[in-house]
Amino acid sequence: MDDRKLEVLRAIVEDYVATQEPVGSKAVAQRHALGVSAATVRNDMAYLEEAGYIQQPHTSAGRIPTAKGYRLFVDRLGKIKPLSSAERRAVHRFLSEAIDLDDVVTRTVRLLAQLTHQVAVVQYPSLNRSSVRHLEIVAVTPTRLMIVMITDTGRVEQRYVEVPAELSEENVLELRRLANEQLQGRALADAPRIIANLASLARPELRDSAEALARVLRETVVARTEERLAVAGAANLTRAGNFFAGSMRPILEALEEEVVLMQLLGRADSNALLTVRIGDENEIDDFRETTVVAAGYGPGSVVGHMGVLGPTRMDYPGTIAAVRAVARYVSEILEQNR
Amino acid sequence: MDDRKLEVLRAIVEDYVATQEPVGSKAVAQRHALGVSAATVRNDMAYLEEAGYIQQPHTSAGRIPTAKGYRLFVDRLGKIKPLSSAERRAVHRFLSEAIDLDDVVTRTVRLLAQLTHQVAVVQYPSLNRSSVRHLEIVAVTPTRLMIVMITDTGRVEQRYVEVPAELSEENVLELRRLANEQLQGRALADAPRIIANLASLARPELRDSAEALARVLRETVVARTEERLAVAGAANLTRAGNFFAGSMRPILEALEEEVVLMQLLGRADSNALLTVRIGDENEIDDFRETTVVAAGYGPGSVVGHMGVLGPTRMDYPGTIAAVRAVARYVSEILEQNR
DNA sequence: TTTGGCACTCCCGGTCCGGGAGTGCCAGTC
DNA sequence: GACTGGCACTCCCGGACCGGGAGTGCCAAA
Repeated sequence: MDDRKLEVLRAIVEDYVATQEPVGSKAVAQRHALGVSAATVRNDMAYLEEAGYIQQPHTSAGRIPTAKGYRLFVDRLGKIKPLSSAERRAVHRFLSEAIDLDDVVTRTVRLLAQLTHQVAVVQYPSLNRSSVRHLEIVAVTPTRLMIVMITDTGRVEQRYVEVPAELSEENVLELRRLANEQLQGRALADAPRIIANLASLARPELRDSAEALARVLRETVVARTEERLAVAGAANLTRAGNFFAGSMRPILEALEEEVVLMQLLGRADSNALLTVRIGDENEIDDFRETTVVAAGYGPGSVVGHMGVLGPTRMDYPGTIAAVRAVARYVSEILEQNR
Repeated sequence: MDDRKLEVLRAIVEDYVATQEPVGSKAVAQRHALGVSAATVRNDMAYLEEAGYIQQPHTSAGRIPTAKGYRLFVDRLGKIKPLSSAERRAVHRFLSEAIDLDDVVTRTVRLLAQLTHQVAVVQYPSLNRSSVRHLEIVAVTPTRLMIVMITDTGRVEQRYVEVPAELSEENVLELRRLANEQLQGRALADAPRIIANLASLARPELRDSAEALARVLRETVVARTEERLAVAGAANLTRAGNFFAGSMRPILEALEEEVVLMQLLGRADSNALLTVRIGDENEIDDFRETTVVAAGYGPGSVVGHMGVLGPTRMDYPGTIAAVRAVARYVSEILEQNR
């Protein structure tokens, strides 16, 4: 594969993304000073089509990139264009004004949508990748406790527990001490087995209450494997040429389905800093025309993912730069708050 | 205005909603046993058009209802058709499985979207219509407190406070006692002035801490006038004939704008149990083709609103019944949890 | 007041057609 | 051997045209 052929591919991708229209040999030859004539470009295009990087919507039309073409573009041709320093500053300022984790997530997702002009999705720090910073237990009524768990990522979960017998103030403190002693600083992934023998460590008269407490903790920590997600920028789906009405529906539906979104953002095991999944590389049928750019974030290790979702014909260099930059800033912020 | 003319209007509304197509005199005469001929119906239609209840998309087409026509239909013609008992049971079961307020709201909004096939919006119980059930203050570090406020509607808000000096455990308890003494059971709407002289009631050495506490409470309670909202069913916007791609964009945008949604759900002062705002009755330009059916909910008094949002050509009797029923069930649930 | 009849209007879908953009191929040139 | 200009060909696209159909408004008669 010739250098010039790559240049032709780049020209096609860039022009097509910019204009949303099939691009012909003449346009390529003229606008991208390749120093060759349209006829030569035509030969290269025939080659690229043969190799599966571009295709013709119909005979005697220009060419548009295939998923394979975009893939090559992303891997070898797209030089990521960093955010302007004005953008950087704006991102930084906007995110650093956040007052708590909810606020960080909300701001992040809006920011991503605005920067990329696509639909943005941000996963809250996953519980099973966080550890316990603090566990608070307070009696709301004598037989009803409220448990508040704060994780090292700033996420706060609260639940109620009904305990079988009235608890004195001292006993509540005792339970709290016990639970914190066992759980503080521990990864939530390890929590289940710690919780399992929590009750056995309690004084006999507190056994039943500790048992109830352990049950609720287990529910909160283990059974609650669902992830929380924030979405913004759905209106960007209607941008000119992004999607036609028919193909929008499954995407709008997916945006309300936690399971699908998590699958798109990236399976837990992926360790790559940033992944781009183009068209059918997302193994979901309705997303054959959709690209997902996703990144992990977190203080040190990855605790969650964020990303944007748009038509395969998107501005890859810009989108990738934006997602990467935002993920970094958010990680920094979480780091500071730790 | 003749009885039969009203029947003709009803027929037009019902047929148009069902078929999404302008309805002609012949169809009305045939399908709705009015006992008169098409020519007679034509005369009535001419009258209804003159009076502004229906209109012709173009000469020699059938008629479609105007906003004014829908209004008359809703006010005088639409007999609300109650949910089937199967639906009632399903609603009841689904909602009663909710484990906390978040869950109630999430389930409610999904349920509404599914029952009505429209976009559903549910406002979390408004803070300034709730009262304080309990206020918890715990020291996370010696100079950092976490405040957890639980309202009578089950909503939980938490915030951190940095206090100027280290606080002993007793002092924390003292602050907590003081805050609860003053605020418990009080309406949050009254809270600002109570908070204002909270510090003056504290013992001298706690003044500064109480001051900081008061400041955060004020922020949480007063400045945080934003409302939380949940949205579901955006994909319903793409239903055949609901909206064309062009008119969808402003609606999708509005769904992410708290201010606009609140305006649509109904201003705080409206005391009506259920309101239907048709087309330009919503005073927002982008919603001239949109109807909002909204209801207040709450244990006893209204603490929040919920509603659905769809094209003016919607199934009014069904939608109204669904919104009303769901609002009632949710109110019941909040009542039970109080 | 209602009805049947009738002329009229206008949309809709189909067909036809010419212009334009783009291609593939070929023969010629450097 | 690679590149280029020329040329015939293909196919989309938008506009014009047209006939059928649905619906209307009006009128005269019951």
